[in-house]
Amino acid sequence: MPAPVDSNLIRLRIATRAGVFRAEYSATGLAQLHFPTAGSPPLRPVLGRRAPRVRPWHTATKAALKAILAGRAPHRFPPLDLSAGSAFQQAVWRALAKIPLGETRSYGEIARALGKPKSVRAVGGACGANPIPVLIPCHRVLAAQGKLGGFSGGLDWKRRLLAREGLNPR
DNA sequence: CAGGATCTACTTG
DNA sequence: CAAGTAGATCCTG
Repeated sequence: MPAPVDSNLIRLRIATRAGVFRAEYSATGLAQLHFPTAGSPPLRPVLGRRAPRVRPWHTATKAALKAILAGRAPHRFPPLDLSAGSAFQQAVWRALAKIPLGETRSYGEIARALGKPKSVRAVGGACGANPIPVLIPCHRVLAAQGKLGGFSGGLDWKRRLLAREGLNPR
């Protein structure tokens, strides 16, 4: 499950052709990224003394997000705050971040890369808990035999993101 | 202690 | 070949 709502997070929106994403920043970087939600949720930007520091991060987030949505590899990333996750989850997320655009790995391969070949199911769980989808490309993780597997943001998004990268899993 | 974004091997039709 | 089943195994709340 995602981290509890931290009132100290600065929430900003990102308008894209695919909808309005929501980014949340902690004191150390981007902590969460949310897919566009169905209705029109309250999107009041919370500005504070940390806003000036967040501004360049947000610029980087917007550019990176839009690049990936367009099927291009981002040049720059904002600092990521993964501290909400357990040690295991952070290890998985770091592994996901290494998958190049246009490539995929299976849950089993990720587990092996972590030196814990038997933690396959747990890897799936950690993927589902990824607080920063798209930038941390959990959509590039497929089940064995190239099957699509699951996706918390909805399988449509997973297919869509992969399609932008030139991939069409079963 | 149950359940999951798995995997492999095996059985069936 | 597709689809279903069972067991193994690990992390999380």
